[in-house]
Formats: sequence, C-alpha cells, structure tokens
Amino acid sequence: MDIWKEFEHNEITHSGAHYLMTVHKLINEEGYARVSDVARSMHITPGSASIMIKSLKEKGYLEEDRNRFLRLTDEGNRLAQSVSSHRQTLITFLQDVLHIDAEKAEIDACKIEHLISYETGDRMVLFLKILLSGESDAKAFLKRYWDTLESELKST
Amino acid sequence: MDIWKEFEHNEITHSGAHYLMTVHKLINEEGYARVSDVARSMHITPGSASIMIKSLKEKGYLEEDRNRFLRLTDEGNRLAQSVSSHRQTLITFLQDVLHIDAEKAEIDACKIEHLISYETGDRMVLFLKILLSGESDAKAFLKRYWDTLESELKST
DNA sequence: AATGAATGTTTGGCTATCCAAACTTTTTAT
DNA sequence: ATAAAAAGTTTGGATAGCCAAACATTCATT
Repeated sequence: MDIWKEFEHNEITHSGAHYLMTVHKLINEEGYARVSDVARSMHITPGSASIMIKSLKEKGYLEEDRNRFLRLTDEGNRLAQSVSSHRQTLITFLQDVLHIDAEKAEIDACKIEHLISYETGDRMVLFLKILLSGESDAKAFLKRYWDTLESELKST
Repeated sequence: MDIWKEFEHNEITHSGAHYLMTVHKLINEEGYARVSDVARSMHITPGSASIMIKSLKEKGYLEEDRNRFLRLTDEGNRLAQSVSSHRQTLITFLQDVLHIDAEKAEIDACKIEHLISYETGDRMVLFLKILLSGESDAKAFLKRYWDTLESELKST
C-alpha cells in the first residue's frame, strides 16, 4: 500500500475517538452517558450520535446496559486513554516546549492525537520527560531555543 | 466551533496535498504531468484523478494548458512546498531525534504533514536547528535521551 | 483519412460522517 | 392511565474520495 493511502487506516477515526473520550468524560463527570448526553456534549444531533454509537458498539468499543446507559469496553477504554494521553503529550510539546499559544496548540494536538503511532507517543513522553527534567543541559538548550525564538519574533 | 470539529477545516485535504505534491514531483522528474500520469503515479484510477483534479483546478491550485498538461498555480505551489517542508521536518524529528524507525516515521509524518499549522512547522524547524546544531548542551541532552531510550528498550 | 491505442470524463456504487425532520419508544407527571 | 416531554432511531440529503465500467475524445501510425 502506498504510504499516503495509510491516512485512512487507523485504529480509530478522529470522530470515533471523540465519541469515546466524550463517553469517558461524561461518565467521570456526570456518572453516566446516554446517546443524547453524548450528542449534547459534542454539539451534534441525536440522530448522528445514534448512528455513530451503533457503529462504535458494533466495533466493540462501547456497550449499553438494559437502561441504555453507555459504557466503554476494555478496548474502548484503552483507545480513549491512548488518544487522551497522546493529546496531552502533544499539547505539552507544542505549548511548553515550542511555545505555541494555547489555542493553536490545542487545535493542532486535537487534529493529530489519533493519528500518531504508539511508538511516537511513547517516545515523545520520554523525550519530554528528559527535556523538561530540569537537568542543566536540557535547560540550557531550551533557553537557547526560547531566546532565539524571541529574537526572531521581535525582528518581524 | 468545537475544537474537535476543526479536523475538517484545513487549507487542503490529505488527498489534495498528495495530488499537488505528485504534480510537482512529476513535473520535476518527467517534465510534465497529465491526469493519467498523476493517476498512474498515485495508483488510483484515471476517473478518480479526473474528478479530484477538476476540483483542485476549481479551487485555484492547478491549471491546465491547451494540451492538457497540468501546472501548479502560485497558490498550489506554495501549498505543495509547505506540506513537503512539514513532512521533512516531521521525519527529521521522528527519525533523527526520537529514533523512530524510518518506515514508521514516514507513515506518521505523512498522516499529519498537512494538519499542523504554519506556526508549529516553523517552530519545529527552529527547534530542530538548535537541537541538532552540535552545541554541547543539545548534544548532552540528546545523548541522555538516546541512552535512556536504549536502556528502556533493552529492559523489554 | 481511418483505425486502434492512449487519454480523459461521466455515472453509479460504496464508506464515513454530518444535518434536518419524521417517527417510535420510554419516562415522567398529573 | 393518559398526555406531554424526553430519548432514541430512521430516512433522505450533503460532502469527500475512492472504484469500476461505460463512454468520449485525441493522438499516432499506417
């Protein structure tokens, strides 16, 4: 398969990832999540949510009890956590390292959180851990980057 | 607009970016690019290429001369170069810094090259320039990351 | 100029994902 | 128990982008 065609072949779609994370969030914050709760929270119509949630159930990421309360399966939970963790890692890198402003950092992170591989996610976590560890070499390097960035921004 | 819905709102789609980069590549390597050349190069049917190329012409990224040879407009060229440069930057970061293997690095880079903002792209270029400059602090930090990575990989 | 190959376009089908609106089912409150 | 509200599903329409196959056009060679 051509590399550029791999774009479609992901474990989860962007939309699917956000459904799972919304269910997770609602259960944590409200204690439960039904189709219409998810729809409200995501600002989509109940019709769209109904269809997408059916498909996520068929894919084994969501379950529903007798009273139509949604639950993440183990697989769904694993995926939601993986995507959330990728997002957090990316936001940290963009915001705290590259110094992209918060709004743009969130948008970029949200766009790519479900697309990066586990490997990339894991290595970024390690990379950031060491980069932000406070060790003198890391601190010196970061300062050099930030200073250079600042002077480039000033000269514009 | 909810942040997660921004996923769709990009200057160019993944597919569109690859059409533009293919036209660019073909013109450089073969001297010209027609609909069927693009289709062949991308391993898609001429029908799909015909339709997508029509839409890229309507969007002002491609032009066709009297003999149906395709050309990038200034806008198309700018976009193709921007996406290519993002890709190269991402590959460098993933491969030369994080030490992701070449194949995985290419796939990840290809998935997100058209999604990151100019700002992120620019800052990554600067970040990499300083990180890979050979200065002692950067070198020490990188070595620490690589050593830690290696010992983590060994312990698995 | 005529024929066959190459090239290009159109049509209908498929998946994903959204919306609006109609319809059904369940819950709640009287 | 019945009416209203809430929740859920279905249907039809839209966009993006792919394929297959039918169709149209252009080119190249005799």
